Amino acid sequence: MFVSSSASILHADLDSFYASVEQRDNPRLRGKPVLVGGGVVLAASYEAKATGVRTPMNLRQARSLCPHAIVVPPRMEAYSEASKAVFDVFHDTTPLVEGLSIDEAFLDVSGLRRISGTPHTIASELRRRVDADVGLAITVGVARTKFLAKVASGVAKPDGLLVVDPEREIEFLRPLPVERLWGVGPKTAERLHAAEIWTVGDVADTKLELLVSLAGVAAGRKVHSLAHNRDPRPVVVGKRRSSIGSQRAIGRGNHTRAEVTTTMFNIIDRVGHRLRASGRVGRTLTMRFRFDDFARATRSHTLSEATNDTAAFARVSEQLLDGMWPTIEKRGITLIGLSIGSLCDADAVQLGLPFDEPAFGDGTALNVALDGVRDRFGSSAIGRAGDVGRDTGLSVPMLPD
DNA sequence: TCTGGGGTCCTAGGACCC
DNA sequence: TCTGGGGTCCTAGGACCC
Repeated sequence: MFVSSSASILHADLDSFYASVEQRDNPRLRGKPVLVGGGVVLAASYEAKATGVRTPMNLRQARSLCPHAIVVPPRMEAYSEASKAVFDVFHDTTPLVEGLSIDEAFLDVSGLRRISGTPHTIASELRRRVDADVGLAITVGVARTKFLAKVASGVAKPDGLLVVDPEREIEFLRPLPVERLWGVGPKTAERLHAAEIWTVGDVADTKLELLVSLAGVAAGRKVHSLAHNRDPRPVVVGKRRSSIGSQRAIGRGNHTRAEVTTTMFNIIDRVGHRLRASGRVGRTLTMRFRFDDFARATRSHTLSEATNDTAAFARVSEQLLDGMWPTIEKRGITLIGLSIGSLCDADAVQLGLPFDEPAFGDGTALNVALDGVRDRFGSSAIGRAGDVGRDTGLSVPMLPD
């Protein structure tokens, strides 16, 4: 794979996204500490963050830290609309956009030097346009790799732009705390600290075997690579969600079976609706429970056919709930969740084997087709799909691993 | 840090197949 | 006849991310 030698990956990250949208839409909130949330803080403006408020802190605690905070309920439709407008600017900048969440994306601008200028120029223009078109501040980190670009945007926040010079990457990397490495959360950080590993430089000076024993095979290898400034991950376009779910916190106390079932059906309804709205079907139903002591448990069941039928999900979830009920009665339950995984496109399933479709031009249809095949017949079937491609002279790209 | 809601990926054991 | 090796799928749990 070709990896550009210049800093040409952008990590663009909207600042305090939900709170910024609220301040944009309501002038009275500008310059003031704003908290978006219901039970907990979903987002805090920089004025509020300055007092020590963090997400997901409960609102009572946040108010005691920041007594003058203005609390507003979340308006998800407004955020999703703002997000779409920002992603329009991204797509206008380069076709190589990989969305990470509602407020964050990687952009590959390596091929644009002659058309749009240096990555620094492109990033400045991107920031200007997001401000002018959408009215929001966005921070951009620019570097040769995804990891460095992401760290750069974190350092540049708020409303900043930072380019990591390829000559000075090691210098930039080594002093960072291990927590900045992707995949190092509280648990792994604690184990690394116990082995006197505090910085990315320390990780780089540690043998792979020790890192694997501390963090596991995959995570150990990952942090080892990142610490040695090896991050070949390309910006990937067209990733799709692999599961859709919903959950509800239901407070402490004795919940009857009827109450729990009602909540569960509401959740199923939501999830089924979202599946149908996005034209997708799934096979694996996973239920999540959280008990009074905050311990968690999951139960899952895989259907023989992918579906988005609410009644089918309801039957399965009742069975899973049956099995879990004695435990729930004993321990008390505070959260119930449900997600549908192993998703694929509803159309692809209806078509059965969609190889007679000539629409393989941009790769999208092929990927959808492969998703459908993998879903119905397992990954081994992809080899046969490849054979079909060779037989028909269609080009069949390698599946990303 | 006493905890919301949306996700992703990894690990590990058992079932099952060739 | 008493037990190999490779692979996939399913399930449950854990860690992590925004």
